[in-house]
Amino acid sequence: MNIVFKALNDPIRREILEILKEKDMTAGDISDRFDVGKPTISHHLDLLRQAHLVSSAKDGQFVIYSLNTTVLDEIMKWMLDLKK
Amino acid sequence: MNIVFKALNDPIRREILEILKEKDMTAGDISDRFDVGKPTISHHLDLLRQAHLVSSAKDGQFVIYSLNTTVLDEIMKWMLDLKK
DNA sequence: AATCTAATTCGATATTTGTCGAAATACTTA
DNA sequence: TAAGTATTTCGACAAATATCGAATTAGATT
Repeated sequence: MNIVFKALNDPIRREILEILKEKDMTAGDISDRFDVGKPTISHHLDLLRQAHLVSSAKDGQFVIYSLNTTVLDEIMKWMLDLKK
Repeated sequence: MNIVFKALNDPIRREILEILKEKDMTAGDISDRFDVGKPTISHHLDLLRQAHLVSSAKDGQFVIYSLNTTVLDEIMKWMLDLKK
């Protein structure tokens, strides 16, 4: 759970998730949406993947990233329990 | 929202929330539950308060902290929207 | 094979963060 | 008022983090 909170604790990473909600995208297309360099976005994507918030699939020379929201269930469960 | 994710991104701070779920507690009593120094816990409590995840009330020489879960609604809403 | 494009890894750096002990503040009690 | 208790603030430091440009890897195209 630690790594999920860590992954969510960055505005760029959260925005990446919002972008991926609309459609799967390549690393380059994601990078184009931000004002930071590609290596930085690559690093953010790596953290999101470690947290299982995104998955990646190679397609030729591209890498396509997809949103994965199942880990959010655990987080929401924790939050709901706090409200009980 | 940024500051809430930041506040939640620490195991000690999350455990403080879980402890406060059971009952309101003084800073000292909270501190006794952890292996880090009082100044450190005071700092964690300050971050939690900045995020409005806890509130504090002075009672004589004590400061009593209480859990406040309303800000979690916003977070959960954001997560649910990501799942739609 | 040589070149081009996409993406990641590497090495470095500035900033943020968690932690501590000591000092300061606020309140209580003898 | 002096001493004791609770809590926070201060100053410092080590570790973690976000970022960058350059180099590298992998695949496509000519």
